[in-house]
Amino acid sequence: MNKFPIKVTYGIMATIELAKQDRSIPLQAKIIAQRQGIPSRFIEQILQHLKQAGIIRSLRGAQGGYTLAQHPGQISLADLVNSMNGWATEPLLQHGPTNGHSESRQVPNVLLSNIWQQVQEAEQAVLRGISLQKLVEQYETLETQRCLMYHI
Amino acid sequence: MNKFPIKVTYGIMATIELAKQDRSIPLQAKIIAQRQGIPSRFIEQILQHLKQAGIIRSLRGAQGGYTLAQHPGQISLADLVNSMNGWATEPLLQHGPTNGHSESRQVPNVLLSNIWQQVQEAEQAVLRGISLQKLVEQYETLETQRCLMYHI
DNA sequence: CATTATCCCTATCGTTTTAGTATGAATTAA
DNA sequence: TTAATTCATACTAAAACGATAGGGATAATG
Repeated sequence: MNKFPIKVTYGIMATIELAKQDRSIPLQAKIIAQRQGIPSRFIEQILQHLKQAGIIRSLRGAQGGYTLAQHPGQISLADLVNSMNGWATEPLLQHGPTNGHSESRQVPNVLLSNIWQQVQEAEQAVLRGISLQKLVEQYETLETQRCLMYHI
Repeated sequence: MNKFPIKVTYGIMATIELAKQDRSIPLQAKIIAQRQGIPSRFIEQILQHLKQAGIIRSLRGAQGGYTLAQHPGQISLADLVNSMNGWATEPLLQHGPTNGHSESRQVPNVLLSNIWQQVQEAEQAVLRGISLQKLVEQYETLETQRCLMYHI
């Protein structure tokens, strides 16, 4: 099962919609939301983060919307996932009163942060290996299959 | 930084304590909790899951406690992490009223669950490559270094 | 055989994160 | 000038996370 956070899933589906679109014609958030069944005010926020990451561009005002900033072959899934993780409102980490355990947990943290990094790197390697273009191809194959289903 | 869930971190540190212990003498949850600065009622829950997974054994009653079920060289970090993920109280997934979006989200889910699996497998591969024994060695090196720090 | 130490089971609780809604200002094509 | 759109920010409900609480089951020990 797909256990990516829903905002990651939505972000990926939104960029797939943009990739299917003529890049000279901006696509509105509302349309993306309709096509993918995503709450439209929610996809707007996600699109902001994709924009901050330089993956998409926006045009404001009437007839505005979003376009891909790069060719789908140049965008990796790592780019997409990374742009949507760590957007959470940073709670400005409190370096509050030392509680007596902070020392005893330094050793575990050093020990495990090294391993955590290895895990992260392995994940990134997988995601870097998948381009948006490839994803669009797979998506269209699936859509075709789904349509054929209705003819059985 | 170490971003493993705290229960995973605690579980790993607990098994390290058990690995440092003579396997013929059971170690109590309370002692593990003291040595690692973990709430003792919390580590008890974690130890239950390690037991269910067959990684540790328990002895009830006075002078009871926990021992490793296998040699530290035979236990991988994947074993530990997997025994502690997915223990969360399953919210009995509601297959409630089809809300009109369930169909439109099948294609995204098929598309991304495949990728999610690749990511998971990459993570597992890293974790399978690290044994508890190796972890204990690294831990003891770190402890030694920390002690030397006080002599500066 | 009573006491005490320990594991074991389940429920509850406070905080943080996630997922989503709400309100409205800023911008721009028509 | 109006309508359509992005952009910014605040708020909210529900789930997950990180514990804490109470008490039952089991077994060593005196």
